[in-house]
Amino acid sequence: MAASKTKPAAEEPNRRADIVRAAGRLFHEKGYSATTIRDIAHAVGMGSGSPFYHFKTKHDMLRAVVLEGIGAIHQAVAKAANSGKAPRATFEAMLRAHLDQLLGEQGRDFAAALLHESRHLDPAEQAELVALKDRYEVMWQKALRDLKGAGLIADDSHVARLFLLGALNWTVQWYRPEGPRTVEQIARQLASFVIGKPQRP
Amino acid sequence: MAASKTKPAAEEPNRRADIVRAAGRLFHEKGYSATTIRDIAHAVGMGSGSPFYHFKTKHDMLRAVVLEGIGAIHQAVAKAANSGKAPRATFEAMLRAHLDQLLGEQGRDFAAALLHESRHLDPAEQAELVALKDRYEVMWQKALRDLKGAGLIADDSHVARLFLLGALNWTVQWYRPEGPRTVEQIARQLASFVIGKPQRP
DNA sequence: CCTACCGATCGGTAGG
DNA sequence: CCTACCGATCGGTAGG
Repeated sequence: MAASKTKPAAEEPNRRADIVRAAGRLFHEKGYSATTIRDIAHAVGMGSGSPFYHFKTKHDMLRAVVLEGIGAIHQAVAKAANSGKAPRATFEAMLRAHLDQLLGEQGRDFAAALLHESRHLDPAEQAELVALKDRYEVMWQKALRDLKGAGLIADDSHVARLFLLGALNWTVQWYRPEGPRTVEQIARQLASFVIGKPQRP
Repeated sequence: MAASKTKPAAEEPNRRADIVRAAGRLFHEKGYSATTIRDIAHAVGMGSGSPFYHFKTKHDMLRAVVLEGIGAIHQAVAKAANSGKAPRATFEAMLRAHLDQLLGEQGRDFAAALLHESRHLDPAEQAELVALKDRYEVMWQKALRDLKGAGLIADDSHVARLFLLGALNWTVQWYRPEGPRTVEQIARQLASFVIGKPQRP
């Protein structure tokens, strides 16, 4: 019981994780349907049939990618949400955390697959995902309520949250790492867009 | 020359347009890669090889769908932009026009394919599309500049426009026709979100 | 995890 | 615009 299947020794290569990473990148680049098992297999140096040793179907690979995506985003934003700072600083930290996952090298493939390929999951898996997304959005609900309580925004309604998450998630479409703006700057500008200029200028 | 190929008599069915419409719907529902020529052919009551009488490749069908999408949106928003109303009313009318195309029955399949499937175009076609999108965004640039000139918003920067278009385009992900909000209401709420409460409350 | 392979299906073409 | 078909490729399996 010392080294169970769920916690392999750190030095042994985790081929399953390699597959998930490669699948995430390819699903992001070419889309789920246009990515073949052979693409994924060759990306990790396997023969064409070998990924099925780790996953029963291509579908299961998508599921793993998508769950990795929502999990990473949730974790990063939760940490920012619980930092104990004032409402505006907390909000900005949450924006930064979400954008880091969406646009940063670590998470962007998983995040993009989550946002754009999850519709290829079957209904049961979709439902599972919706539940996780709802849990995630609760954190934003609280953040907006706190901003309103501090008099920084006028509207913390459901639709306001959808507009905010839209502006946030749409960055995937136009952000370029080599572009003029850093993730940090985008987070600050979005905070200003939603709240208005910083207090006492 | 009375009835040329580019302007067929109104009563003769336009099979090409039928194909574009069916392709748009299927690309929206299943994605470009997961949609087969046979799907499209059968949706318009043709045999499996017959769409190739109208289009050289599947790729060309996507191009037609995407161009139809950007064309319809541009036309609708341009009309609102040139209505000669005051800045805030013009802005709201533009929001409504954009959302009508994105969420209404007429345009939503084309719009969704434009937003989510155009990456399957090849580089030359992508460039063509980028030019059309740039032309489109100029209208929003002007609208935001006018709002700022009227003192209704503080920020009309490039990134502010991207946030706005993000909130706008993301509606595709959550809007449901049978839901509690009309397109009209969403347009008004987004205007308030960007501008703040209507002047003199 | 590899090699060899299966049945199904794909985009596209030929010949009317 | 249809029918019949082509070569290529797909997800997945068997048997090591």
